[in-house]
Amino acid sequence: MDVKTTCLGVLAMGESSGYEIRKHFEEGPFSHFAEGGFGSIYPALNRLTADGLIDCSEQAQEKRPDKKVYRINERGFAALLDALGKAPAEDRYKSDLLFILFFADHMSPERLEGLIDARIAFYDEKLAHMSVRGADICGAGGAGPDFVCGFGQAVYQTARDYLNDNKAALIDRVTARRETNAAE
Amino acid sequence: MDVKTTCLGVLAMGESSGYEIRKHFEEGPFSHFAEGGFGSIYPALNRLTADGLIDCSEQAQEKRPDKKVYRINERGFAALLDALGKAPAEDRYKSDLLFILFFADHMSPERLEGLIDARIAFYDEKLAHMSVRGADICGAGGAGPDFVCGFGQAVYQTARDYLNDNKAALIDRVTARRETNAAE
DNA sequence: CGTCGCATGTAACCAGTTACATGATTAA
DNA sequence: TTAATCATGTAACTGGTTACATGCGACG
Repeated sequence: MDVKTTCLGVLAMGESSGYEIRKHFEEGPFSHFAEGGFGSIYPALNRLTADGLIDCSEQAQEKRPDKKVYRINERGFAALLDALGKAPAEDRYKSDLLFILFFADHMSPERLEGLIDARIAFYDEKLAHMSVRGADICGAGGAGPDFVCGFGQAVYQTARDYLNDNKAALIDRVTARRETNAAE
Repeated sequence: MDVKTTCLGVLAMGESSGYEIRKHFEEGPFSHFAEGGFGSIYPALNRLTADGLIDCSEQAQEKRPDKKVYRINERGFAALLDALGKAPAEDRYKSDLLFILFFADHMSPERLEGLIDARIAFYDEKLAHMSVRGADICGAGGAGPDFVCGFGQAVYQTARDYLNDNKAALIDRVTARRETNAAE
């Protein structure tokens, strides 16, 4: 799914501006499976407008810059359903942290602890955010959003707990190996 | 982490050819957090060789095409440690399946079931593969590989179970909604 | 006989990232 | 006064994907 389709997806949930779409990508339920910065969202929105899949209305705001509010139309909704009907590409997960942790034996226990603690804190924040927002954003959305949000929550919780439960053992092993090497 | 660094990581585990590196990306423990096809691996390997971070020796094989076996050298190992020392970028997860499932209310129960069942089967395969390989590939590697493989296993198991446990409820809700809509 | 696995590579393409450009308001 | 939030956009870059090119051996 490219940014164009993802934007169509956000707009299918309700009208919004490019700026707001980006917030959906980094905060809302879409953050679990989609991404995109301004540099890809704005051109995508212009393209979708040119293709006649969304409509745009400029809104002047007080004490704020003007904004362009986009709304999906029938053709756009059809295009979204069409994309949804295709076979999904494989999930892709990329993690620098896991790559670094894979080489934990070559790293200081302090760095390992810092890295893992930071990630636990990150997951805690995400989870807290989700339990607060869960009811209004996901719950109101229906079966699909509920299912996806629940999935995200379950996975984040597991990841968080794994890091928390196995941190000490990892650091112990690395520390032990370091002492052995130093004694040689 | 770009493909160059990831290749360096694979080679830090032992010498191998471009072809074998790709297998590590799609099967081994690296598959949980890294990716890359031939089109990016071969140029990366040539680049690393030109930069003097790895050494290459051509090996003629019987009844097989010749292969180029790459070996990381001191400078390469230093470069890897350097990359490992930097602050990791945020994890990125992209999932077409979750995107589609988010719009479950617009899809047929049959399609939902097919999609979810296929993904459960995919996770089952991954998990089976990991429990078999776990001992030799990860266990022999030390604390880091163990930790990372355990993480992958925990997350896959949770994802698999979530899909399995919540599939019926999702389909029921979607079916119910469809019937209500049809009655109107 | 077909196609899968082994094995390496290049060239064109493209999607998305980064950096830049602009500018008002508001909270620390 | 500094940074953050709101708000939109462009241009250059770059990294990686896709498709192509080649070829033998094994298995069914």
